[in-house]
Amino acid sequence: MSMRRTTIKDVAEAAGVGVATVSRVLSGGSASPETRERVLTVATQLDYRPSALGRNLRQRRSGGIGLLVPDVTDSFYGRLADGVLACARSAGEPVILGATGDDPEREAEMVGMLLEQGVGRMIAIPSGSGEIWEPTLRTGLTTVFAHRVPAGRGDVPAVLADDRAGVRTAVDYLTGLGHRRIAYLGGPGQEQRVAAFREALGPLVDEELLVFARGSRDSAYAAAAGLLQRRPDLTAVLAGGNLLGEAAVLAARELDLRVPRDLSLVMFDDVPWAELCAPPLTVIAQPAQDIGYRAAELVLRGGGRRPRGVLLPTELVVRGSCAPRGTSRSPR
Amino acid sequence: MSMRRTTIKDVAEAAGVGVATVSRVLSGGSASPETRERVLTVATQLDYRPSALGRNLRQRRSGGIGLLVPDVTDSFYGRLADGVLACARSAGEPVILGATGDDPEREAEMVGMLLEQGVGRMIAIPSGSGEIWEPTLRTGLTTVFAHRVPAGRGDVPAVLADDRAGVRTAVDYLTGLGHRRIAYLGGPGQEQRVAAFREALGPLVDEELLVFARGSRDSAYAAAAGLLQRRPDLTAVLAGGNLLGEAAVLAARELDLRVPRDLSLVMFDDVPWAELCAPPLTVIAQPAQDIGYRAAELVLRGGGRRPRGVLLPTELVVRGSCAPRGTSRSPR
DNA sequence: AAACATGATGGAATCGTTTCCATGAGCATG
DNA sequence: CATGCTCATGGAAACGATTCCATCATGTTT
Repeated sequence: MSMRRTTIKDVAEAAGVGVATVSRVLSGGSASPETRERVLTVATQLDYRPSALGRNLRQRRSGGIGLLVPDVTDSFYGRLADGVLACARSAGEPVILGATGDDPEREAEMVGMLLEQGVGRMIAIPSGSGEIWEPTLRTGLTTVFAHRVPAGRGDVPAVLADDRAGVRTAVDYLTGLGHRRIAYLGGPGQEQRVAAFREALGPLVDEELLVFARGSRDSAYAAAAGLLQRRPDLTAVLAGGNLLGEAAVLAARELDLRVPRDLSLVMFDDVPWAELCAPPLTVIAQPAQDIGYRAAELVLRGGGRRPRGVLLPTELVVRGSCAPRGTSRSPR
Repeated sequence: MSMRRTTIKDVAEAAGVGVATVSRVLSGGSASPETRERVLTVATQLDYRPSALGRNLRQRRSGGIGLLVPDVTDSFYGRLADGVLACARSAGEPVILGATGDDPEREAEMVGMLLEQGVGRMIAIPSGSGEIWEPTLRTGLTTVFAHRVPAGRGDVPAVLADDRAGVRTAVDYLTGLGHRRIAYLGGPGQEQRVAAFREALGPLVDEELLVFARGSRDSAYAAAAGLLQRRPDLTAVLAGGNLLGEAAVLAARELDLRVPRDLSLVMFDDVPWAELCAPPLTVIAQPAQDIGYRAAELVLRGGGRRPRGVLLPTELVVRGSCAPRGTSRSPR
């Protein structure tokens, strides 16, 4: 019943050559044309597939790519993962996926698992801060960060969207519409964006209008609702991710705030439903798929030191969720 | 610089025992209490992690789970994958992810890759039909299907949502509202649902109102727009997936059909944005995450033959996208 | 013609684990 | 006291590939 896999030895015997020769032929080494031909035909006849297990053990590294994202459920990370998969497929490499939930502890656990698997390359959207990553980066695990970098480390290979420019554009757009009290609704690990927000807003920045949620939907909703209730005077919100944007829309609706009449809203990340929403959401589009693809490229071809990161452009897509500041919101 | 990994041999030497003993202790075999203790302390001191490479090679199977989904970008599959990841994590098993794009060829390619990796278990949302899977199932690759089964095979282990009941409920709901010309907008591999749709609608079924798209957004939109233009007399649509639902909303909007006044819409799969849509979408909720989790459970504990599948309940969530049949739509 | 360079080839070592088997100690039973 | 049984233990053989190295045949140079 359970046929043994055909091994390289079987091929060697059937072709009347040594295993070394088979290996050489199959990995493009030197061999005389006739043996090459013979080995190749025999190999296809026997439907031989080299076992990655054997190879990896010998070369002391598994070819695969580890991919660590906070949450596969989030459309942004889904698209990013899709990009990674596309590139990995074209390179014939398997991708091992792990969800960290933006929890440094789980993240460390997953890294450990990858190490145990002998994975030599990894793409991560880091949640933990710099020190946590320090040991990992020394392990020989070639790592490329995507979407953000560990706090306090700028010198690591990374593929990022140009958050700074995105935030600046959005803020300029809102201030151009007359808004002055603009809130930022952020998620975990968005130091970059917050800094850019502060910078773009300059003297107008109000610390109380910077609020942060953890990764979950509930947390996002709580943060959004809290913000809107606490500060009825704000007239615009910049949501730092599609979960946050969703939460903002929901919270606004719950509080009977009309978008965009009572509240203007810009959301980071363009998702398909942004167009279906009422009103359609103005967003800062990020090339999620490209981020993943480029990160995979980097980590694959990345044997040659090229730590300098990649910065991909963002784009403000104006739809219907922003309006000029009208009469200020009436306190409830 | 590049320190060699600590191997079982190192531990054995440091503890003054043989490698066999270390292996035994670490995998719960028999050993005297004092040696056990000694080995354990030494192992933690040296921060020893057994290499999965060596183990897998020896045992001729890699522990991991292969997961094949049509499209990670689709929220439904994202949630499903999340469920799989959750279960796999609790079992300490890595998950290798592949996107098939609902293309049997790519699917076969990915299966080949998994085999090459020595993966012994896999969860798949199949696109190809039964015969294509025949050889794979014989390979010793323990397979559990999720969300749907290969066409023409009912006898395989699978975790499914109760599509039949879901469709029936939705159709009853629509006919109860007075609708008679109801369309089904389907995706790849939905024979089950179509059959249920036919059955539920009985004599009312109109073959021209059954249209199918391939997996992509574009294809979905084309199918939806085509349907609505071709048959201005239909009053309700059942969309067989969130991509299709999205397309239906978009197409209706483009053709100036008001939902639900001119067109009632029910969508398979509850997604977060269904609530944000204008109007909020009435949906058939499926426990995507559970499907993934249960499938993972099945494929892990699944050594003991238990081919019988699992059927999980669906639920009709009534929101605002359906209305009683009013005056029939006026031809454009 | 002798010496040498070249290139194809196969044997054997290696990677890190598990597992089979033999060994020897300790102890009970005849 | 001899025999047999149980148990902990370590040596060594797998697993399936890659790769070093020695071998041998061929063709080239002096």
